[in-house]
Amino acid sequence: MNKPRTKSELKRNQILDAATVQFTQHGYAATSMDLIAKLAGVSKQTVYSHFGNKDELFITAISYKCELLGVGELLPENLGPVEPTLTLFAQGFFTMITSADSMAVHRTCAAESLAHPHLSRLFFEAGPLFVIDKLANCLAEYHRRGELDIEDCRLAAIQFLAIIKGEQWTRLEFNIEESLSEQEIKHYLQSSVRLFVRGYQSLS
Amino acid sequence: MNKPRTKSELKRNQILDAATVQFTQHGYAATSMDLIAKLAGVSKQTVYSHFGNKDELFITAISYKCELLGVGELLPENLGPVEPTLTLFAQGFFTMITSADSMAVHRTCAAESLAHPHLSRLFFEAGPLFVIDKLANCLAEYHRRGELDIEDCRLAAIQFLAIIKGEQWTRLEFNIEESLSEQEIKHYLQSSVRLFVRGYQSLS
DNA sequence: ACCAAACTAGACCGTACAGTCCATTTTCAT
DNA sequence: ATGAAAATGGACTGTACGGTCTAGTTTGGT
Repeated sequence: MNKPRTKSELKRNQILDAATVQFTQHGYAATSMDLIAKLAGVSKQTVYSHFGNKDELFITAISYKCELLGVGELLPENLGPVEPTLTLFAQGFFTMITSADSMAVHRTCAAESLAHPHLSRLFFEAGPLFVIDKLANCLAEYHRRGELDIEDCRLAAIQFLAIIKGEQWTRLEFNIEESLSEQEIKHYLQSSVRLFVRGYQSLS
Repeated sequence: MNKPRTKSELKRNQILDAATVQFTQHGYAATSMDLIAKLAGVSKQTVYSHFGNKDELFITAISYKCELLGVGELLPENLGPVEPTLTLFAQGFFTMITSADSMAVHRTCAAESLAHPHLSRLFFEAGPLFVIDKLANCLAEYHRRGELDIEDCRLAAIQFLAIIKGEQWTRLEFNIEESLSEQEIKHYLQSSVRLFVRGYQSLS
């Protein structure tokens, strides 16, 4: 959160916070401007003077949240041996995408993708596309070293990330009660890294 | 569509059809009962006498659509050689899950998964879970034949299906304009099957 | 101290929608 | 043919919401 210099900026942040929570928790339609104002401890008019209308507030709030969710430093600068490195990355990536916040934003963006295509694109680029590129670069390095035999690194990155999401993510997406245990997930991730490495190992 | 014996059943079907289209196309909140009645060519009261309220109609409509989307016969009874068989299956599966209908239902169920957990579970079981089991059985057969070396077939099935979804599905989920070409998709699917087979090939 | 900008509370408008009511007409089994 | 069941359409209720307006208060720079 940025330093609010003036009281006005403080209010703005309060509004943004409340809006972010409500929009991601309950979606666009089910969130009312009255409630946001109330939760922000602010008058409705103030909301409208900071953000012209519901749409604008929605887009600002979700964009803001997308920034916060930035994948950041999931991959080390200096890459270690393939399998342990990818396993660690897989665990970090999985934890990130299955976090309550990440799921909430994903859900909201996907739900509004028809009404707010600009927004869903924003999420898509800040999330999936960004991490695909990062991983692709990393795989290219392993290819250069001769540790993996990958023809198309971007494609391989997509495959890797897709496997990692696996079933558990879908369970969360659909809000299914029973989910996998820590153990099962760890086992799944390890097994998936092994599949990937075996599938792309150099046959030298 | 079942045979509508009486005029009443016909109306019921018209309502269900209109509701299904609207709910999957525009979501729960953005669909009004008035519009459904109008599109079904039926009075509002008739809608309410067939389905008690909006929720009930929603659940009935989506459940109905889930049935229609049943994966059905994506895998042949008599399994041929591994790679071509899996490739064919991958193409069929991919075509199915990326169809407009399938995407629309998926989107709606996911969006309403908090408000209608029963519904999203229904979709989850009729869709992902169902096809996971089918594929797992198939993989077990290949394992039995010694053509693949798979320890946990269900886990492997999840991995396979996850890879196949890949990036293109996510693009559709977020309604991203640019999507991959037929060629690129075919290449991706083939490459993914190869990765899977190599990762699980018997080392005999 | 002053004043413009920002904030407040709450009334208010128009609209949309879920759901009900009712008087009339249509359907259909006997 | 008849009568009960189902369908019609349109008026109606109540509520919720997005957004505006207003009159008065607080904030903060000079």
